Amino acid sequence: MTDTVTTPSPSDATAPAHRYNADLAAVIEQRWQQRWEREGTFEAPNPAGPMAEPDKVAGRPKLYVLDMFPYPSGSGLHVGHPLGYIATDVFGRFKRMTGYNVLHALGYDAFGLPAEQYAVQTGTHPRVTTEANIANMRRQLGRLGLAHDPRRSVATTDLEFYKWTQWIFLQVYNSWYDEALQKARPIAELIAAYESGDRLTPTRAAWSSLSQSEQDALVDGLRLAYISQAPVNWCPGLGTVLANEEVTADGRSERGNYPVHKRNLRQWMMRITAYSERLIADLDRLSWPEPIKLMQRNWIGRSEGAKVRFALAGSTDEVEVFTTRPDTLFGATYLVLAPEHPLLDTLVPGAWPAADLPASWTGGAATPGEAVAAYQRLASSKSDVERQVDSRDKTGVFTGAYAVNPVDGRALPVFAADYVLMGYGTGAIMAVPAEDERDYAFAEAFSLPVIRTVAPPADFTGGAYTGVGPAINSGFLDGYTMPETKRLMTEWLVERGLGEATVTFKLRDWLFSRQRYWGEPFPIVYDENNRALALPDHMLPVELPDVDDYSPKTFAPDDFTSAPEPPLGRAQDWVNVTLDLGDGPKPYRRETNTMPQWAGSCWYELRYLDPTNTERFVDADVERYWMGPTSETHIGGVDLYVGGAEHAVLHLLYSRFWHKVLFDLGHVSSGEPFHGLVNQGYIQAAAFLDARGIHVPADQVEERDGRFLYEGEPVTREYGKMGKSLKNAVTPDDMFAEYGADTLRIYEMSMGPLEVSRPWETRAVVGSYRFLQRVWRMVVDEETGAVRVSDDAPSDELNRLLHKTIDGVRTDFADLKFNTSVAKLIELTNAVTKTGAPAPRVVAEAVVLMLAPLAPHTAEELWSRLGHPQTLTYQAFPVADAALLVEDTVTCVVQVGGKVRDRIEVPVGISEAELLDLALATPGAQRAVEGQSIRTTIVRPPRLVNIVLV
RNA sequence: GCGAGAGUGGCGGAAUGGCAGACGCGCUGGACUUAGGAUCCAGUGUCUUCGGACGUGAGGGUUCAAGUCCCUCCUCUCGCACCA
Repeated sequence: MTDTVTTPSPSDATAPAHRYNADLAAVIEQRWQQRWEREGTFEAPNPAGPMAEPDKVAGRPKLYVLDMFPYPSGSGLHVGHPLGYIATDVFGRFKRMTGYNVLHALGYDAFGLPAEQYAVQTGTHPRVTTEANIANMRRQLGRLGLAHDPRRSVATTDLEFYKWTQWIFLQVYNSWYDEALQKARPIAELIAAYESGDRLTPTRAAWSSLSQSEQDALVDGLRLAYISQAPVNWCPGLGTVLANEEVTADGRSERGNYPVHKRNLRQWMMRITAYSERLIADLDRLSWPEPIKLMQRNWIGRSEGAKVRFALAGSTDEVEVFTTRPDTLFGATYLVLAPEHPLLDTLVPGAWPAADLPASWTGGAATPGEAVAAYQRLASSKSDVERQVDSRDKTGVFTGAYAVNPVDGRALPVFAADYVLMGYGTGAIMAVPAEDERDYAFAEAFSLPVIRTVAPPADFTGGAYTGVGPAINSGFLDGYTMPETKRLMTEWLVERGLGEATVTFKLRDWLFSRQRYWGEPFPIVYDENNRALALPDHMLPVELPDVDDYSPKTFAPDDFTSAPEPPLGRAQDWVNVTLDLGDGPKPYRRETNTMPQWAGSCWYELRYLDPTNTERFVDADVERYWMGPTSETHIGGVDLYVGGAEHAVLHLLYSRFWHKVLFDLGHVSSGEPFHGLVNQGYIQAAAFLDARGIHVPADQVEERDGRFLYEGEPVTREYGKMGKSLKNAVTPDDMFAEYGADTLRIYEMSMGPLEVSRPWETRAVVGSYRFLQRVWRMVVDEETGAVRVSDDAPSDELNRLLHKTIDGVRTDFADLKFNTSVAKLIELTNAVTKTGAPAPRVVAEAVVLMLAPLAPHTAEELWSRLGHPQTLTYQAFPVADAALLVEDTVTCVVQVGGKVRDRIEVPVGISEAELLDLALATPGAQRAVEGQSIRTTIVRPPRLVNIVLV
């Protein structure tokens, strides 16, 4: 393709001296960026604190517009990265011109795997590479002229930032979730309740009678941040454990694509599950795209159902199952426990209950104990990938035990099978093959009975029937509908103490520790008894120590016997400390895990508000001003948050959780972090593959007669995300050199709707460039550089178009429809050009002001040349004259049989009868009707007449 | 398999149920030029007997009127994937 960037030809002898080109754009852009910085043009006033400017806050509406902040990666930006930043900038600039106090800033998400991996690759300390990367990104983004408040650009790696990340961690750690009040409360209140007896210990023993470790165990078991020994995602290739959200569906790490295996490890967890109900319910109060809400709902996975307890034959033990279909209890023909279910240790009898059991049930083992143990070994050896591949083939083994169906006393064989997951519900199910496809498949494989309890429709062909229908074979439930049977059966169970209605969630607690160097240290130490202790606030921050060897300890990707080794464990001088935690100086060991990258991004939007505050993470008044609820029904949060959809169940879920904890503890007034959300699309680009299927540099591919050639050889085209791996990246620096930043901004905004992904095409950028050249020429004489607008009033026609454009552009900006706003401005500019006369000043000034959010440097320059010394940042955006939006005459379409046959210019106030007469008389209508009889006419004055023939 | 979204010229894309293709790229022709890969102007859905006919993934339907609403199907993208 001829996407190669060519150098402009400023030395062109014949080009006018004052034409708008890349060189002139560069001069203008630099001039205005320096002036904006010098004058602090985009510094947003706070209502309180060091950035307080009460007189600027008073009487103005506010807008908090936010971008998902970037990782400062080493490879620099391509033109896809700034799409969202430009969009929020245009919106923010527009809102400033309509009187809003706008907060817009950009920081850096600088901890985490990418930064660390880059540092390891280059053999340089992550702090050095991170700072260099941030500097490079600041330079690239700086050239775009984004209207950010530079004072608020924080990085998560700043000591003054992660001090507060650690502080928030301690807030979470020192909290528990009060189920009765449905909110987080300080741990101190829990202990006080135990001490006073207001809250009973599980064993009903007096609090004071418990030992220190018993008290710790009880309290730690309720903390919102806690240490657990549980199966977690261990990734030897990365040398760290990962959260569920960071593992792909085929059991690999999202970063690096290494295999991940479940392993029992001692790790920090966050009790996000406590908030499941509120995280689902409050989605309804957010202005988010429905697909993202749906993804969160699905991820949290709320299911209403019942717990049912089955007695085990010949035992006092019972099996508790969760089911969403208590109505089908009469159809339960067996039970299944997950292979990891603890009851398997006790319920398995010493011998098979019968001699003639099928081999599929026993697995050929001599005793149930052997059979179950063998199956457990098999199941635990399976990786998630294998479990995935085998997902349709049902495997399992009979435990030798029987349970009793409480509704009719039937004996139900109890199986262990890996299609039941320990982590969901109770890790045990009642199997109803007639009404569940998985149970049906298992029943087929193990020759288990099928009892239908829901009458299927006549055309039903067999297998499991999961639809609705009247109950059959169900004793006292027969004939009732499904909702009724669910309710009646649950009531029946509750009356007999056999079960109760319950709600279950798919969401699991959040694995919060990583075996990495480049992250926030935990503000936790361990005493000689290995008791975890939170550091007091005044000991924060716990500074990340400088070490020589910061690389992670990684292993062969499939070496699942390996165990994580945090790099900080090697910094023994740092790990072993003597501290006075209130009872005199004592030796302690520091926690050597670090926090995941998500930690900083869980609250950075709060720090932008008050970045220099040393007393609090954010001043309460400042937070309330920018993010507080604006009405009874408004829950609060950032007004507009723009970023990619890939964070739907990661960052956007974690940050909601932290924010709700802060809200419960009274630290913020907003109940949600992000009230408005828009997902921008990705910029894709053509990539080219040679005969071997290897990507070749896209900028060196030529197009000839519809075929693509690289070094003379044919290559095939595909489309993908822009980037290094597809060798199709186009950098903003190239665009700055060729056209200037304003052209790039206009082009990115005009390509299509913000939410939609679209392919980049370098050769199309010139269209935006030409548009800016035309606007420039409208104000500046290309030959002399003199301003060439006239003081004449615009023609009536032009004036009407101007006001129509103002009206449309305003609406489009407000709705983030930047592509159509650009089109409208081009139309108006072309109309002015077409008159051939100098532009009337009122029109030129309005065009410049409307252009300002999109192409701020060019607009500022023209505004200044038009004689306005002040920046136009706070100049009022043009307002349409409503009187001019109503036209005197309009074009009326004359249809015959729904097809357009003619057009007539008519006054807007024309009557139905008059319009119909005019329409019938048109040549087009005459021709089309021609002797045929008219059945009816539809007249919609003044725009349409439809003549319907018989 | 389940869920969500999308299919409009050569390309990116516009169209409160009421003139399909705004605007841009590309292409064609012209102007200015030593030159054009600069800039400007004009044209550009397909077919046409110049009346018009056809045209928004396919097929039905509702309507005076459908890109838009309803039904069936096809294709693509994204998300989830034994969650009982």
